Amino acid sequence: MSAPEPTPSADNPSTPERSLNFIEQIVEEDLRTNRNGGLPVQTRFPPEPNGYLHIGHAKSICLNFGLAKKYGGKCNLRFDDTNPTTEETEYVDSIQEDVRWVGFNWDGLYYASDYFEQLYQWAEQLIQENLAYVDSQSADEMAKQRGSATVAGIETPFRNRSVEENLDLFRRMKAGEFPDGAHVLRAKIDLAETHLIMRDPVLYRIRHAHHHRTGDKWCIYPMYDYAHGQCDSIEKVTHSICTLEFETHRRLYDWCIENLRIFPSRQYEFARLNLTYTVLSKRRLLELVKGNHLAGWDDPRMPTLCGLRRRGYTPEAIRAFCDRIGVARFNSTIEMSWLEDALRDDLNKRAPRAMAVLKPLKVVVTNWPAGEVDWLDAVNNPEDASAGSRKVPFSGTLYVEQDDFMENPPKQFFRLGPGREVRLRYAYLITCQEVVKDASGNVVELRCTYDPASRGGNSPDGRKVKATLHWVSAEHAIATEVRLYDHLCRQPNPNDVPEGVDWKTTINPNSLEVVPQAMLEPSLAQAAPGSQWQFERLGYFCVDSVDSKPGQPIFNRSVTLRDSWAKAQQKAGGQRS
RNA sequence: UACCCGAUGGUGUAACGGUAGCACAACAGAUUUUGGUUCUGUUUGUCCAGGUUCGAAUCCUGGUCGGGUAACCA
Repeated sequence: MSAPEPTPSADNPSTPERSLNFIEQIVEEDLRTNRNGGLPVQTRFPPEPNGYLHIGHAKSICLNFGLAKKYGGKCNLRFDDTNPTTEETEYVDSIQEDVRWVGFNWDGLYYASDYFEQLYQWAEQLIQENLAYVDSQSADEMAKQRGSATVAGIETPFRNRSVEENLDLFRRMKAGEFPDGAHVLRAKIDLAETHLIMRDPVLYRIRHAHHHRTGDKWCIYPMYDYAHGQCDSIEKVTHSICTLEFETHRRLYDWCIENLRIFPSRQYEFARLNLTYTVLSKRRLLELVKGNHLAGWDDPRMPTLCGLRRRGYTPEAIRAFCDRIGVARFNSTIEMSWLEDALRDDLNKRAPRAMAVLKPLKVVVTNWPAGEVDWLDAVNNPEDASAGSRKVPFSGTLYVEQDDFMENPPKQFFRLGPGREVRLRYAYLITCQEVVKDASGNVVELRCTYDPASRGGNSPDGRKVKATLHWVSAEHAIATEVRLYDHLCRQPNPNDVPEGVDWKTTINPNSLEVVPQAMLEPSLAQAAPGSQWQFERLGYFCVDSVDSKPGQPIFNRSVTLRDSWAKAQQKAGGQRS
């Protein structure tokens, strides 16, 4: 066996050697010792089709598919559809779309329900070997008899039914002779087990429910613990990776495989993703959607993959993020800024730049020749010369950002103020000569002069201006809606609420700010739905793919640019509008 | 409480008995027609107490703290 990972040699010292995470170490060790007898690395991503995928799932997707890719193995997409009452094809479809969007293609597409017949046969086998029995008590009674952490469970009176009786009952369960809850199939293990999970766990329950794939063929359905390991085994999954809460289930996972004497898939657990300022549990996400706290699963504030997609996140950013956070068994919480940074990194390289003014302040250029329009060259992406340039119109009436003017600017403020000169990006240097206010004292217009020698933004005599502002020409601007998003929750940990207080009280009431009339440079009129842009000095924005109309794009702010001025302001205790 | 798992700077993550490293953040500087980007530099860490050892983040014992499990959910 050759070493799986080449060490960087002296001639390519730039190759950074990322250390292996603990699962990669296990895989490499297994490969080295040929633990699976020459079988390729086989993983699987096993979502239950009862909700939408979120960024936490992306971690699992990148791990499972990434492992297969890295070690020349395969990764299946397998729907864990053993509970027909909660599962729907709507979710099956969205999950497939999201996995593809993140950037992976599965080798096999399977459903746990594909294996119902085999699972059933194995159940009969366990009965034959006196390793499973039919219990006929209620769920309540069973719960009582399970005992507790400190008290051993007690056996059900049905525990010692004969193999024949168990088989007969189980077959009649399958045949639909009994109503829901009348009987269950249980593993015969040990009621005194310290692992509560091993106290004769339920393997099958009766559910007269329509299944999204098998229809009405079955009225008994296997439990997760009985189905999952065997499905892995059937698919020759070598490394079955799941989250930490399944750790205690591993005993049962192994028990089933050992007693059925089938291919020994092995389970490994890692810590699920936690992110600050949001929630990542299906239950809570469902709560947000059903309670109409947000616009739906794809609301751009949702941490769902479809929400992030609509927000303007790219698959590249998601993958880079997942790569950066690592995989471990420690229960960690990742700062939301990591996700945002991953997006900035990606979009900085490829998002074309444009100018847009969110909160317009009118600027009249008093010495501009009346009626004239100057079409100026603007670079599309300073990070990418191949992106070329475009023309932007300049005229005597412009808009600049309200935040870029202060009547009494402090020393640290470089932008516009009375008597100050600044550069308008790609255009001219202008100097503020006069401030016009309305009756209540609000600044409503700036009257400025421009320097004709500064065309393109050059300083003709080498004089310095401290600020370069974005702007749009008033007569050419397209006015449209821009949606500014902020954290879903106000506090880093939404779970950190006093006893009895609903976590939903931590929802950020200002997570969405709608700007109804932002002014955009005209080239943006034809921006395609879903396309991503950097509005210079503001952030990355994408065209909303749901609400935009041809010629009338609506923009979502994906993430702001880093803003050291705003940060300094906040630190100084001042608020920024 | 019983069982299981975990604990390394602000946040993550390496080091597998031999110099505590990397990334992001923070801070400082340089560059800059985006207060963006880029570049350079700096600060900050092994949960506690014992033990083994020439040597412990690593091994052992005890403790502390955190998480998980106790559904006819997955």
